[in-house]
Amino acid sequence: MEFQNGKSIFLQIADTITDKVVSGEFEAGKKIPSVREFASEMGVNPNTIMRTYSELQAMNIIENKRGIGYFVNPEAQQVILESKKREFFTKLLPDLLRHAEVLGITRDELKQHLESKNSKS
Amino acid sequence: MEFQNGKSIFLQIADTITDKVVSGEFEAGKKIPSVREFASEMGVNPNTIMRTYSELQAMNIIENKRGIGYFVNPEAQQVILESKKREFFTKLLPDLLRHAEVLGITRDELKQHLESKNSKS
Amino acid sequence: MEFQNGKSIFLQIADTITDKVVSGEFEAGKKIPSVREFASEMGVNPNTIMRTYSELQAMNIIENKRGIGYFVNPEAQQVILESKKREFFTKLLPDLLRHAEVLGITRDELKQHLESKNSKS
Amino acid sequence: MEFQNGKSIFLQIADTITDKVVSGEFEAGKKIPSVREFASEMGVNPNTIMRTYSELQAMNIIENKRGIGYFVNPEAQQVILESKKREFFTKLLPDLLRHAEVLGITRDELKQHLESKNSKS
DNA sequence: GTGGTCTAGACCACC
DNA sequence: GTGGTCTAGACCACA
Repeated sequence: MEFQNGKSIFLQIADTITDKVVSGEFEAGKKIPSVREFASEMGVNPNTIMRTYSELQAMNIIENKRGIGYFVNPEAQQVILESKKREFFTKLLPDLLRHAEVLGITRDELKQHLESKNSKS
Repeated sequence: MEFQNGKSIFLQIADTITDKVVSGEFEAGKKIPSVREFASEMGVNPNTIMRTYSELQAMNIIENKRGIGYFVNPEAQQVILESKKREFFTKLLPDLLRHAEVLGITRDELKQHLESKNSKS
Repeated sequence: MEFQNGKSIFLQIADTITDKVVSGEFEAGKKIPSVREFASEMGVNPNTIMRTYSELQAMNIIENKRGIGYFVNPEAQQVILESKKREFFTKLLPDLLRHAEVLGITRDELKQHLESKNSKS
Repeated sequence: MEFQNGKSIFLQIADTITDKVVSGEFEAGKKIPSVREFASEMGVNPNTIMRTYSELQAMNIIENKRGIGYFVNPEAQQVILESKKREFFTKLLPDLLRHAEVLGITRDELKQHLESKNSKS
């Protein structure tokens, strides 16, 4: 997998995992790949995956069964969506609006942009 | 000056400078404070300011006159606004829309949000 | 390593690196020495090497993989030769011709000089 | 006057003076502008002109009559041409050829370049 | 006075 | 282990 500079690899991997959980590729209650397996799949040091899993565990998205592996928490989808929505409405969106304001981009211009790309949604 | 961590000091200072240029506090063609002067003003090591100035020079925002100091490039405002707009439309906005899509937030919801905060613009 | 003064150490080191890339000692895609390692090898402060590597990265000659090290960009050789040729034909050569003209050296004299040293090529 | 970065201003001014001497604008034996006068003409600090004049005096191109001013040395033209020719054949030309060789530019290519620009000489 | 470079040494996040 | 940033302090060339 290719990573972008400027954002930690372990966070980028965490994102791909939460995406897989939301999309259903990683199902609630089921085991996710082992640290080593996932590391080789991602072309990354196992320590990095370890860090990712720890982070996700702290967020209640996966849980560890010692000697067996990591499992998707039953409420993982809900947890992820909640935390992401919260971040979206309290950080990303206001941040964007603040930038737009500074640049003199009016909300009408933004709305037009939304409509011009409406074909997808 | 107080700095947030998670972002390099020299970049935060670069931002305050571009802000001053856009706001007109640092006027086009005029000299900005010397490295040492600005360093003491910001409570920071001169090397750090040096780094900031070099970066801004590479972005064509300021230019150096040997032995005299750094001066605001005549087209600095334009350069800054262009680069920020580019970042906005190619990175920030698509990023936001991607997030929204994953979270199942429709463009109509977004538009409503824009209208609800319309009082300011 | 011994350095000449009149030219920054970090630029001299950059030159030795591009030389190694062109000569093939530093192979495309492969890792170059770590900052600390190369610093001690050159008998120089790590910050100085850091500066060199940053400069080379900005010129698309090397690239960074987080936490692992710097690697020679696959097109590094090409990039280096192109930039050097550009400098040659837009700066060095016209400069020389300008000097020659001022000194009253004709192009025929120059051509004779070229032929007299032709044994090597 | 506009100066290029990367070369000291006092050296750039020295070059314009030697050019004027060679071209005859500054005649042998005659007075050249005073430090202050030339400084304001060049839009430069008098110290800088002082440095230039000292340098030129050390090269036997101008000489100082205390309280009166600086005068073009009678043999100035000859001195300048000799020193520039020496520099040309011992430094500039070999330097250029060395670069060309590294870049794989043959002497034949160079000769063609000389001919293509022959219209001027 | 100005910028520019370099060193020594520290601390941090990340792999 | 890797790079990245920052500080403190020094020295230099140049205007």
